[in-house]
Amino acid sequence: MKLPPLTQRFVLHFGEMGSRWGINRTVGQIYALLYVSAQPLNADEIGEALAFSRSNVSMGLKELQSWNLVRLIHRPNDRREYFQAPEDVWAIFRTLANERRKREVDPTLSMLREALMEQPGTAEDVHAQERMKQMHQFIELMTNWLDDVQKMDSETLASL
Amino acid sequence: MKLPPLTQRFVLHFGEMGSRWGINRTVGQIYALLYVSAQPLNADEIGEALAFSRSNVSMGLKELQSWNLVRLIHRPNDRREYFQAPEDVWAIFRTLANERRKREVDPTLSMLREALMEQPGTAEDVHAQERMKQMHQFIELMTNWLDDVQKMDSETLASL
DNA sequence: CTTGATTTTCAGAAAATACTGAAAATTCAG
DNA sequence: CTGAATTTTCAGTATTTTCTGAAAATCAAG
Repeated sequence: MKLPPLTQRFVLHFGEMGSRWGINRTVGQIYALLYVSAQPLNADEIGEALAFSRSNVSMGLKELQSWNLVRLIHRPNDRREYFQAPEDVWAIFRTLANERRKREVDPTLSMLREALMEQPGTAEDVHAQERMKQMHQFIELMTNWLDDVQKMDSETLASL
Repeated sequence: MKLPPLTQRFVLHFGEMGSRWGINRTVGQIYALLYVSAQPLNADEIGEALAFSRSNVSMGLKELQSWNLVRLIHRPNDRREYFQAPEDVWAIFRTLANERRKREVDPTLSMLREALMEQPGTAEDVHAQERMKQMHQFIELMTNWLDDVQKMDSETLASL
């Protein structure tokens, strides 16, 4: 990895952070690199910069694409694919939030709703259902609120 | 695992979710179980309910304690330790947010601040620093806002 | 088409993480 | 103190996840 020291530290840190948030280190590093990079990068450049095998980069990029986190760019007279991260941090956050919602929050809400439909068998079940109801309400509150916030744009938000 | 089916599903689901958010499956399941349980549970009960070895439960509980997510209870004439999760979902969320802040967000902010102090060596570095500045601002915005929200209590929040 | 450039896939290797049983440590009632 | 009950630690094993190289697939220029 022969990156400027500044970038190097940033990249390593976000790899680390990623892995604490359920995103694999490689993917975190690739994204961090794209985020700070001034130009779009192709897979070989990424692999070289981070010392990952070409196939590892390919998988990481595929993952990032499935999260809608990267934009694909083509250059004239160059068949290779170039990738870049959006400029706007808020946009990145929004994308991430939406994607996690789809993958994790919504299924959780369904599960809870289904559980709440069931006829409780025991006193224990009654209690468990009550807790699930509370959690369901909480998650709905949070997601509704997130929806509202997302309607505002970056400037509006800056004014807290 | 001989739990009521309702609880069983809940527990498995949260084990799964946990592992997508960087919390190990075991820990997620233990917490889910404590969360829906009507009474505090001791380590043996947890181990039996989830079919984990006693030592695995011990480690999971230790982890949960390090996150301040469980309360330790003692019963008269019983030397064993009983554990329970707080009733209030919002309180749980707050604890989790605070702990993650301490462990992940604050170190990230430090790293970014340090990086911003450095003298950029190249044009690339100037750009990278600019992106880091934006990220720093964004994270500060989010955490300040979270601070504000946390000052409100559950009822206030319900009124969005 | 054919060919070379590029990307993707995937089976197996490597690395990281989680889990266990046995032993050690702690706790507390007597 | 002593010793039974309980919890914790930890080295080794098992499992899961990540990463790689080789091969297959895709692509587009000629």
